[in-house]
Amino acid sequence: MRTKSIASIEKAAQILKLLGDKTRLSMVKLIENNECCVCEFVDIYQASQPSISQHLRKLRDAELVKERRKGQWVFYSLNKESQYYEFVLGILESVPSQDERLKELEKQGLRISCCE
Amino acid sequence: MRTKSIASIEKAAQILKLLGDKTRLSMVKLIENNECCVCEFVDIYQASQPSISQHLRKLRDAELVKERRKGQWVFYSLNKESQYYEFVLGILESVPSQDERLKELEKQGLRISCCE
DNA sequence: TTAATACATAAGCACATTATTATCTATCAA
DNA sequence: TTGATAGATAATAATGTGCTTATGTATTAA
Repeated sequence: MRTKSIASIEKAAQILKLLGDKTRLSMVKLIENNECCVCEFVDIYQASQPSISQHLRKLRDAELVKERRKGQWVFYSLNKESQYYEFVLGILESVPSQDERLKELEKQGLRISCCE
Repeated sequence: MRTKSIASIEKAAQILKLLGDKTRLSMVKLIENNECCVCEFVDIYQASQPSISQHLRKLRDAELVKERRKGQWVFYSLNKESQYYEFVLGILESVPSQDERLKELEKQGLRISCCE
């Protein structure tokens, strides 16, 4: 179903809570237009790898994001097949772009090293 | 400024976190179109009065809701003057109406007893 | 096959969040 | 004025969340 509407208040609250963390919200905004791998998130947020993995797991458990393995790397992107995709997109509309963070990575030559 | 956009990712996450609680989200949705007093929330959510007051305090601290005292009662409503009002409205669009809960209250005669 | 890299996961700890209990203030009705 | 009702707030207890550390698995490159 292509709709922004969420059937239950509980589910809506659950998704909002997931997005109510600045690291997760920024990650989700980032992969709105970009596929990113875990090591990039680690560099961008100056966070430990397990910390990033745990955030991604929550987003994955809620089926908001999907993963794609490519060799050693696992790339994450927004799950366009999610029944909550439109809802998430609607929220992301109001959230400032995080693409600058990726550009910073590229400047440091850290993007290429990681992605194919 | 009349815009759905939020300047910082941190502020967006903070608001989403506030709405990421089913009681608060339901309350905010309810007062999108209705002015409600604390005792009504207590009845609707079968929660303790302090618990409701504390939820309302968080929403008030973030200036998402405003209060209006009327005699013994304090009525809460969405703060249309908030710079985040449009953002919140955009989210509430996707959230199921909670008006049924108020209708239940009315059926039980609990609404009138409380409101003017 | 072995070592290195990328990532996931489990356990434990620190901190944040939520609810409860107790108490306080404000308003109203007798 | 006194008692009752509505609500706020403080202290505390229970629970949840997010981080770190340690370790496990998968893939690649030597």
